[in-house]
Amino acid sequence: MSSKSRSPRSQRFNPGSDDFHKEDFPFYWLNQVHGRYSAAVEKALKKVNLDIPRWRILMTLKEEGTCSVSEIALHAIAKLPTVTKIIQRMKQDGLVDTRVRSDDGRVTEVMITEKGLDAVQDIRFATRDLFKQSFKGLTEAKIQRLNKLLEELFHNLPEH
Amino acid sequence: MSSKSRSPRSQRFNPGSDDFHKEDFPFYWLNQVHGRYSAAVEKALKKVNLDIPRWRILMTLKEEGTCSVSEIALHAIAKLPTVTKIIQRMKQDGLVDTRVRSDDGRVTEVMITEKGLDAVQDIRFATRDLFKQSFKGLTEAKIQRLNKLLEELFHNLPEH
DNA sequence: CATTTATATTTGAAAGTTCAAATAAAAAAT
DNA sequence: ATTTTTTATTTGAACTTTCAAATATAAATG
Repeated sequence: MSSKSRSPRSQRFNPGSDDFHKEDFPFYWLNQVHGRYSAAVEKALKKVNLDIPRWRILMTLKEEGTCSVSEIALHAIAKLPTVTKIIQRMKQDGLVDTRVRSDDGRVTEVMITEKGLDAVQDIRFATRDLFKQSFKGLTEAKIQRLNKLLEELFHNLPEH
Repeated sequence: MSSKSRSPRSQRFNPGSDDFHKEDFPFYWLNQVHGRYSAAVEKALKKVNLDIPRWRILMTLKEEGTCSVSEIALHAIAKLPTVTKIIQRMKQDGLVDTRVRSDDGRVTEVMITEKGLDAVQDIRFATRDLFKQSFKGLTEAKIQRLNKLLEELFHNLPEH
């Protein structure tokens, strides 16, 4: 009787296992954290008249500079038609501007406006306390370890 | 010159900091993982004619047994009116059933049906490979560490 | 016990997301 | 040089989520 087939290691983190406990399942915690985090950010953004999708797009444009619609979809983790429509709304709100790429008529380039940059500043202010609070008691080493573990998980997941 | 005021420790994980790098920011990775994870689960669920909100509710009911609508909202991280309407749809699909709580006419109790339990089994099957793949190369110690870190972060975030 | 206040949920209208199909430009193949 | 295929985006219809207001029951108060 090989130990391989007879006594499996604890499988409490495996949703298919009989002794599954959600508290031992990383995606349970991932969802919990994501839920609270999103709710908190959403609340902070509402004060500045923004929401999470718009915020993500602003952040993307600020970090990456001018982007095509599909590049935004990739960075901001949203579907293409969704991004198209958010950009249309954001353009109406004056947060971004668009133009057709000069050397390729298919792509729509999106860039952040002055007003968009101002909004980014407002958001920083509105979320400052939240981030400070989030990392309370977490040493930098712990934060790094967390980043590494999440990154590892990320690379295990199918790309798309 | 105190080190406290002069040379602050690295603040690359702080979005307000000048040397902010998104790769050092845990919520960046959290969102990336959550994005891929959701996309993968969504894809698996589509084969069984389900989506993430319905799945979350089925899981909640399976783990917790009969729940009120607001208990579901809490566990499944969704807003109350959203849950009301998802439950209505799920009832139409025969996945759950509802009744008014006998000793309190305000609360709607929701319970999973046989068909709902069958669906849970189907989902297990449909997501089996995904979970296996996700934890590839991650030792149990690492998984536990990740859980602990996420839990710590969770408790730092505002409850609601 | 009538009235106010609190709690649990639902509803209707508005806003947002998604799918599949349509458009439109570029690149490849004939 | 046309035609075909691929790539990038948009659109319209269907569906979902959200907000604020409405409903309905229970608990607390005078």
